[in-house]
Amino acid sequence: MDTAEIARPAPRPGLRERKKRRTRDTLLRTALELFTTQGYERTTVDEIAEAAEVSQRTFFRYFPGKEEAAFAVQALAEEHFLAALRSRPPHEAPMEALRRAVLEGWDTLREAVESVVPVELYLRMYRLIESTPVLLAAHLRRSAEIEERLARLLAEREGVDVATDPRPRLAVAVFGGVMRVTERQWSTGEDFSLAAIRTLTAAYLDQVGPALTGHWRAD
Amino acid sequence: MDTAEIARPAPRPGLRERKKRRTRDTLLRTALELFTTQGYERTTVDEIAEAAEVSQRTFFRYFPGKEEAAFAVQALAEEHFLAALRSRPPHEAPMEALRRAVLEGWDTLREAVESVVPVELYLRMYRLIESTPVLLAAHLRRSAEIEERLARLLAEREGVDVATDPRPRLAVAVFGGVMRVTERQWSTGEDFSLAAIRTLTAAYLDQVGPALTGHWRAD
DNA sequence: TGTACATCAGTGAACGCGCGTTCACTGATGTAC
DNA sequence: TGTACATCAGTGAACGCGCGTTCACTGATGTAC
Repeated sequence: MDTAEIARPAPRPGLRERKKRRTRDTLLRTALELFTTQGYERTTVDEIAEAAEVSQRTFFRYFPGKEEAAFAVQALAEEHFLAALRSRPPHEAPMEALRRAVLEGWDTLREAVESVVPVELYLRMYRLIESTPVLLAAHLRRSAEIEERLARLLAEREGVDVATDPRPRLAVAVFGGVMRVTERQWSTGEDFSLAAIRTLTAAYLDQVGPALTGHWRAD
Repeated sequence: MDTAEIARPAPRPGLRERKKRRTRDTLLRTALELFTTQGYERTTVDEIAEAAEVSQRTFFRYFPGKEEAAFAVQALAEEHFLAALRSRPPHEAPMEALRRAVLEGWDTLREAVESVVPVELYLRMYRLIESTPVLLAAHLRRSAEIEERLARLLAEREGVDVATDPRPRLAVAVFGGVMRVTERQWSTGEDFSLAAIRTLTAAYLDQVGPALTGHWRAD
């Protein structure tokens, strides 16, 4: 991403590379269309391959398994958020940097995603993940991996040692917890737009403080 | 549990019921032994059935699938924690009640678990779950379900509406995040005792406040 | 205490299914001269 | 610009595997009288 913008315009990839890219995009779009239309479990790899007009063997050449196809765009979005965090200025405190990075991430996600699939398809897939137990499970495990990376990033920013100081992992776990409440509310709500999830993110990050202190009735 | 202690001593179950109970316990213990010895994925249902000296068909009569067997004792522990939270006095604020309930839960878990399997086996299985991707994923999804129940419990305690007030879910998400950091640290650490995880729980709950505020270097 | 019947845990064997792998092969694209 | 060779994406078909299901059946336990 950075490299593409800063360096000389990348030499146009050869015909072979462009064909590969096209095959992959087709496979991915086809997979997500089928998943979101018929459900993840009711879609077989053979079906995806057939709809994309390649052999089943070719599907496995591009994705190690069915699950990886389901999460390919999520993986793109995750890198997008990580990149956003990396570019936060160091004077921002950890929680502030996380907050700004994620909001900025949502603001610019459309462009990042649309280089591969329509953003609406991504959002539909996101909801499917939330509502399909086996995908939700995989998503949570993947999120745990991202959180580990985030913790290391923050530790580095702050110059503390992630092996001995629990604060980076704790801060990130709290942040991740709020993100998961956000996802869940968004996916079971009525407004499935990108704007809606961005708004919810900001709202919940604001409420986490009050949620932790004292009794709630008083409010 | 409560019923057993308060009501008349439960009439001794018939021979048929006791036999069922024994079959189930044997199946469970055998499954956990095999899982923790050879790994979850490398243990087949047929193998468990054979080691327990029942037919494969019988295994599925007791557990809907392999995964449910892997989590049966976890499920017991989860109910144990929920019961502990339910018995916290109402004057305790939400986060305080969660904290006390989980610590009390660890303190009394041994007895609860040992009615089914040796606690060491439970702890070995717990570590296996943390280190096996497919089990970790399932564990995280199950934790999300527990958190939903915890949120409803807290909302009820505090007399707020979980549908409109995000604080119960946020508080529980923060708490759950800390629990997951705890599990992870415990399972990758050196002391695999129950005491160790209890100590870590208390320590991390104490550190979560400092982790959320300002920069960390100053510390 | 005994008999007749009902219930239900457990059996054994066969099967369907979809994921992911293996193999030897074809033909398009890329590269060197 | 053309030729020879190398690389590598894609093929097709067959297979192994383990989970979970289905079926008709047996025999132990429970219950009613």
